[in-house]
Amino acid sequence: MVSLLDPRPVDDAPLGGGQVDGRPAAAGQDDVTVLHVDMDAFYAAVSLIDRPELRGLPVVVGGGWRSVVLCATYEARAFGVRSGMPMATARRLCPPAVVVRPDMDRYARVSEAVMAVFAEVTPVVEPVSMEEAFLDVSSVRRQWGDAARVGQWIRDTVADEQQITCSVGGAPSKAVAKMASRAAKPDGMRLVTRGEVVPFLHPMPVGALWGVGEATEAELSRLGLHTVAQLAHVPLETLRRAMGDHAAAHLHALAWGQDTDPVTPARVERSVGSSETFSHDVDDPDAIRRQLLHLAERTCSRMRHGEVLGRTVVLTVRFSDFTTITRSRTVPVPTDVTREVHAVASALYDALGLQRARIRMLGVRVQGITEADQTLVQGRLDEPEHGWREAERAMDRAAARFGSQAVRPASLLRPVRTSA
DNA sequence: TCTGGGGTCCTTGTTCGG
DNA sequence: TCTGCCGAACAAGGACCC
Repeated sequence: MVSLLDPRPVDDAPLGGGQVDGRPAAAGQDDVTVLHVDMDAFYAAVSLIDRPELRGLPVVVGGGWRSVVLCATYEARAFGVRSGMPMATARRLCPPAVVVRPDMDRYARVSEAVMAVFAEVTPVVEPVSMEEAFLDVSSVRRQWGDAARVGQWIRDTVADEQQITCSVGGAPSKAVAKMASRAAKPDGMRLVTRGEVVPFLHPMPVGALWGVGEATEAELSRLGLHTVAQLAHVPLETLRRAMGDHAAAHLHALAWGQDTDPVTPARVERSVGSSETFSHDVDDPDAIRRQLLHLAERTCSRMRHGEVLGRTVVLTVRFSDFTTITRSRTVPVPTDVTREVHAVASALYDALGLQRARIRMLGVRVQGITEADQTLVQGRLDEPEHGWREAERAMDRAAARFGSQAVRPASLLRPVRTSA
């Protein structure tokens, strides 16, 4: 048998049916047009590349006591540790866990290399996050063969080049492909042909559907709907009354595996933002103001780097009791200027009229994003000819050359204590 | 158990101009 | 000039995803 790593066109590399879950691949995979590739325990797996002595041990990737689990190895998951769980809980559930600090730069580099593998198969790749992507393989059959063959080549190549494993789901649509990859985890492949979609979906609990979270699952459970089959057979009108037109139609279609959302290679960002939890709740207005400047700076710096402008500034405030509010304001002229975004965020905060409330987390987000080179920005009459935008771009250049700490607003030279 | 940080999308209510 | 209607834009919040 020819190596599965051989990317030769299919005519030159004769290969029998691909193995799927240890079984020969089903015949008639012509309608498996979408693959979903998902790295297994990605952050943990990448962290273990550099620390092979930790292989086989329960490893948790996360920050300090006030943070949550970013990722856990399958050994740690056996103790009940899950992504998103508070670190304190994870430590309690799994005392022998080795805690590893995240290294986002390293993850980004591995992710880039994995995406490059996908791009060898098809130009129609839609990255969902660092660790997963959808691939439209409807037009690569002539060169690559069927979906099983493509999926297996990806799995082998990623394992070979990056020393991490991934799972592949394939189906006629994104939603089902996504659920198929979840069913294949870890380190497996599951292809669902059009004829298999309904038998695949219907025995599952409703919570397994992509887009059904805790709240929706509880709402469906209240209606006596626990499985996808029950959801599929409930009258649409009943669902509409309970969940609203849009959600009802969406869920009903999903329960029958109907999803026409195409694989979209380039997704335009709709908002850019930054938020941070303080290491201890804060009520000092001065510290809050400095943190807002820090968040505005981080947000706008990313916007300038991405060459986008935005119009609506959203302030998020989370109090010590975890209640969270947002306030927003739309400015007349799109901006990427830290000083302007900070001014709006501060004004929104002041308008809350808080009397030394204890704040847990602050966030600054800018939405209404447009590309800078396609947006007419009218200079203000009171703005100097070379205004703040130019000054901040110069700061960006200095930061790129000498490090992000080299040039900062003076008020940020005093440390702001956060959980990071 | 006690809850991060980055996002997207949807719903509902309000305001405003034609 | 006033009223009602409609759609767009805005604002706030919630659910969901990784």
